[in-house]
Amino acid sequence: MTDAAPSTPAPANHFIRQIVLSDIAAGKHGGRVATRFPPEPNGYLHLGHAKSICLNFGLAAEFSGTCNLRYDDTNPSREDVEYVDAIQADLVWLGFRWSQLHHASDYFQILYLCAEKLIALGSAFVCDLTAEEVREYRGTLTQAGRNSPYRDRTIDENLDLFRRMRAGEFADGSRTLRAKIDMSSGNINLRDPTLYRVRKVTHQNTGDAWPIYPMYDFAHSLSDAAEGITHSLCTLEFEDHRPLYDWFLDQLDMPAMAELVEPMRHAGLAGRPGRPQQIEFARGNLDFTVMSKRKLMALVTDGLVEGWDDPRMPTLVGARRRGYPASAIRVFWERAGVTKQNSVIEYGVLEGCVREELDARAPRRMAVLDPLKLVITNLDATHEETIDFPNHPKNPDLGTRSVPFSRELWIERDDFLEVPPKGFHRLVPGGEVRLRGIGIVRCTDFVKHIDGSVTQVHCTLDLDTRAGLPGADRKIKGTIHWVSAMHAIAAQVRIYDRLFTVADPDDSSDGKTYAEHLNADSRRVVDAWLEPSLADAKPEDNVQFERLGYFVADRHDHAAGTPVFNRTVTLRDTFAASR
RNA sequence: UGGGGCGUCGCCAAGUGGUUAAGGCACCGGGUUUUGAUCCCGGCAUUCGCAGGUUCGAAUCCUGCCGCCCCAGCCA
Repeated sequence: MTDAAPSTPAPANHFIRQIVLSDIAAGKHGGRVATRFPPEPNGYLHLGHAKSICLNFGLAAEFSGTCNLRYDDTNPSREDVEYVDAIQADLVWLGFRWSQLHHASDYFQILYLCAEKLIALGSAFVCDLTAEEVREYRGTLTQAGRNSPYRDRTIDENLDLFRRMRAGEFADGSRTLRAKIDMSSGNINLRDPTLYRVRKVTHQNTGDAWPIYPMYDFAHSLSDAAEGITHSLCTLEFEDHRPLYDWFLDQLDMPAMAELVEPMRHAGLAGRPGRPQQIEFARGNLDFTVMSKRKLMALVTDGLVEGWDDPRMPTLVGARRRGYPASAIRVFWERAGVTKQNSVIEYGVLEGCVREELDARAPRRMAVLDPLKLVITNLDATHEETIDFPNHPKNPDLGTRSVPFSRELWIERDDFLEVPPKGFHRLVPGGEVRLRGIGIVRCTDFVKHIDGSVTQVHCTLDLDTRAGLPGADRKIKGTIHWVSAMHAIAAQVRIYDRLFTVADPDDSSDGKTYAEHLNADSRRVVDAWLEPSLADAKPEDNVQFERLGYFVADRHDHAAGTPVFNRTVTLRDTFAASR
């Protein structure tokens, strides 16, 4: 099943959309809307990133603007091309196309020139303090910092030193370029923040061209400006950085900036330089999972899951392999909203979106995951017939398929109970139940193993209730699914459940770490029987196994001869929920 | 003891001085149903962190508390 006709949710209104709306009305940025999604290529994208992606690309789409993909690759020691490639694939899968593809590293030259300009302005200086000394000089949250002893170097000396930093004359950590702002500011980001550090490491995009690398604040603000971004959306923890973001734009006024950017513009590297506005929103958190890159990385490297794309992972590749439609993720974030309030959304909301999308388009099939033999004793041993089943109860466009039926069937073990609980609608000794698409059977007998387990159930089929006959309308409270034993195909089915047992895996007040909150039963593999039409399934096909849930043919392991399905999500089950 | 944010139903979230405080999810009833699914109908905040104040009128304005989140990387 592809995502060819994605559900495009109506844009929900939120404060950022209102800002954009009023900016357009005021003619700000010439009425233009330009956003960007700026991941650092140091890990796989997850559901949290998807919120930012939907926001940035969604706004651009709604207002006929642009949204660029820009790798925030200013720290070569943590980045890798593996992630660069994966991020693009995830974006495409999620259903978004970027207007332009950039790297912050594409701007290293212009950033360097901006730094020289800052020095010339007397607004930046080369500092020889060690990292530890810088920390001491910075002061604390409640105490002002002290000026670096190198703060008053002359412009010429700073220029000379910075050029030599760029030339590779100094060792890692020996010098930095710092902005000259205010060591007594209550906002620690303004206490002469570092602009450049020496780092002689091969960069994933620029190789060994640079021995110095710009810091996030400097690079981000100016990259946004160079690219002509109008609304720079980021998460709440950057609120304190906004004054610094703006400081760079104030120092390096746009006309000056434009001269520098012009050549890049002609090279197709930059947009119309302007004055971007940083706007912060709250991250999207989900319960029963973790979303930090560090922890996801640990799950992978510690072998707690089977990789970044393990179907239990909250990564986009994980969700995809689990069978979540990209459209469900888009609808989910639309539904969750965009605010400045830290919040944790119930995982069930996402599952609800997944069910909605899948209910509409997943073909129905029958499969038995925990088989129990049912024999219809009033049918001939050689009895064999095929029955046409609609693929979808409401959408006839999805067509039909034929399902073989015979005397011996597999039914779900828990659809027969010798001593049923109150309200049990399925098969019981002497009771009746409808076999989906066939008719009503009555249990006449059952066989028990010496250990007490039921091994076989005998029934008689009420021939007057076969489909097409008037008796078929007879009301019966239960309907169960089945698979013809002689025709069934064997498959491996992976039953996935939530990865963690507690809503907040990071809450250590019970003395446990997040790793100790892992659900030991989050992955179960069973040998199942499937109706034969499932032999035609292609990897990533979504189907509903009736009464069980939505399943997807595994993207990597499923093949025609060896079917492998992953459980995406169960069906809602009000009976189970009430017990 | 510094700076920056945020507090509306179990979970999200509208609301921008006069609305019966939207909507979604969840939940609870009822109906339809050859998936205990889907679908449909109905219910679900006299109250907006708390306490004062302004006002004819406050979730919306003011004051004071309380609670939660972020910031002291040469990470992003």
